[in-house]
Amino acid sequence: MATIEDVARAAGVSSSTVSYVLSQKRSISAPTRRRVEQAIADLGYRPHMGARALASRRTHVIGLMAPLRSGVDVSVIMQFVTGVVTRARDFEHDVLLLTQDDVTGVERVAAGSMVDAIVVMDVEADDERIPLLGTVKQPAVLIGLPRDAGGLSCVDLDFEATGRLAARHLAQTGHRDVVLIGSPPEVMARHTSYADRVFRGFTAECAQSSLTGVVQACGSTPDAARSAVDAVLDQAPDTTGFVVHNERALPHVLAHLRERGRDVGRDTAVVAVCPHDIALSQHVPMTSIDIPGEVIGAVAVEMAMARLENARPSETRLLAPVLTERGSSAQGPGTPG
Amino acid sequence: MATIEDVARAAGVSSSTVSYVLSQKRSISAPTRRRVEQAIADLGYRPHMGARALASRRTHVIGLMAPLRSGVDVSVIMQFVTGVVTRARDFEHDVLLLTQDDVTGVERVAAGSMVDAIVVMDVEADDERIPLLGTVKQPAVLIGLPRDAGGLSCVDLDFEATGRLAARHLAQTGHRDVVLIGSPPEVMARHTSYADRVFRGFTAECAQSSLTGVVQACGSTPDAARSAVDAVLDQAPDTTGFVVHNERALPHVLAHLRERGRDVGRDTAVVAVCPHDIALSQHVPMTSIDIPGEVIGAVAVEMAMARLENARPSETRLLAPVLTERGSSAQGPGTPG
DNA sequence: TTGAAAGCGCTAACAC
DNA sequence: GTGTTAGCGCTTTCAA
Repeated sequence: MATIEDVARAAGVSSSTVSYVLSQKRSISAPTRRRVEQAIADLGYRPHMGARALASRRTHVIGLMAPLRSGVDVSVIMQFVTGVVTRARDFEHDVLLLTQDDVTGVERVAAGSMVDAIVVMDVEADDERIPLLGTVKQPAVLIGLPRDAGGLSCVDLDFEATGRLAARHLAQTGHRDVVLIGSPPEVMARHTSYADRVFRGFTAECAQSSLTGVVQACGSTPDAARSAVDAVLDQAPDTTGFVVHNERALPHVLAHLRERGRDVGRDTAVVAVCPHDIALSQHVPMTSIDIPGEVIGAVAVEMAMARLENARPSETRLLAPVLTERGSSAQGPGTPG
Repeated sequence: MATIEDVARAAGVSSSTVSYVLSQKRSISAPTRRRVEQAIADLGYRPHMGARALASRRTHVIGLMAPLRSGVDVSVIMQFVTGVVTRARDFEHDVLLLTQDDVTGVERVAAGSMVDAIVVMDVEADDERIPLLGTVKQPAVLIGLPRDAGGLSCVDLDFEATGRLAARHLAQTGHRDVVLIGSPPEVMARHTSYADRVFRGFTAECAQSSLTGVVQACGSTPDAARSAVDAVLDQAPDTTGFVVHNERALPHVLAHLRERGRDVGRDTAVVAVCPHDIALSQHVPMTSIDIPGEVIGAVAVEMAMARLENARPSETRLLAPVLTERGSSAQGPGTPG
């Protein structure tokens, strides 16, 4: 492997000149730049990132803590990860992957100066990692909205507005008895931030729009979905509007609604809160509020970079939900036609 | 951040002694060791990984190239990734995530000495990355089985044996007309290695066991699954044995078989080739051949580490498939009962 | 059993 | 506009 000294020698300049050609941190005459670039090309030179990190205190790597096995839907996770990795590359950074259950991971990579910043996915309302993240020297960005961010930056879909928007859509299309089919009971119990927030927005809007709204936790298996739908329909048979915020249960909920004689898109409306592709790959294309995983991941990286470069204060960004009407929502009993 | 010098000073020893306490590369007297360890604890010392990498030429990071958006099923990908990350931690390594479509990624992290080894997922029969991987100084392990590994190590489920095992199971349970519902047409066309190999094993076993076997590509959407099932049933209505090697299509295939009047587990047998959890989360628990993603990922790391430590030659490891009988396979028409 | 010191390859003052 | 040089924090000979 050629070193910066090799390049300098080949170009007949000093190594600092090569360094400055690379970093653009001072002006270089055109001819010198040419010769250096030629030498770099000739030798196939690549800076040694460890040496660079040591000297510059910048690793050009960001840490990403992802929930690799949790009950959270995998395709959503992948979208976040994709967004983070892609945007990181735009900033000439690579991504070091940490798993949620590697508790010492944050400490290790931060104290070991392996990363310039840390992005944390799947943050819960009272996430135990927040105090720790506050102590490390690298800026951290949380994907999610904890009760107390402890001075860290946060980014997420505005799930409360999402819950409200979904309920309002059902209200506006004439439904009066509605339900929110939510996350698995264990996720609900864990007070995962997004589940709580959808819940809050949904119930608030129900109150405001005089809807009869109930909330039903729901596991991800076919049986769990069946039970959830049964529970709702048995206790509130007049329910015509459904909000489903559970990607994995969604197909089973739809299937069981059909089994129970409901015609989704005609006598029953279903609004899904899930990624685009999932909304589109159901039997009936779903009216849905997108969870824009890639965008959120990308924004997280942008926020981390901004903090690195400008030493800007931390901030919280909540992305406004967008509802896209497709086949699955229908006029409810409350309106003509 | 405390440095090794700080620790040395606090312990009243030289920095090399601290280094050796950490690396265990030479014997240290008990009292010295104590004092050093105490100082490390007191100062909360963590070695700077960049400095360590520069001096030792070991980054303690392995690169993982994963297909973040391809048609390959996400949950399978996650399992591989989980296996890699988990096992890497056992070897005190972290994982740098590269995406498939970041073509220059391998070159960048290898030439920049950012990683000690590289694991590549989703390797195709004639993968263009193989020549490149051959030129870098870090050992590479391919997850998959290319036509020509070019001297690189490979690990994968033995998909050919998997195809054979699935067909044999159907043969042994009395089915004579069988079908392999495979990957999406574009995956088939791309000659993704595993798709080809299942195909080969399946057809070979059909020939050997005198089964009438057909192969049907199948997209991942409900409609695609429906069409695939229709195509099979219309052309070969006597088909009673199905092998489904397509996680995303699986639920839709099952649903449509039911719609077409088939009773899976009674008059029709379905053997799935998919991860455990997917086999279990269908309406009918599936007889399946597991794709042991975590294990394969873990083995890939082990192979990479072995090559790093022993400079061992490259090798190929194919994991034997295991078929687990559950509810979805039934006695076929060819046997009594 | 321990220490001194020469790098590892780069960056960023500081000098000209 | 360019060169010199002192580190960055560690590992690993070489010497004792």
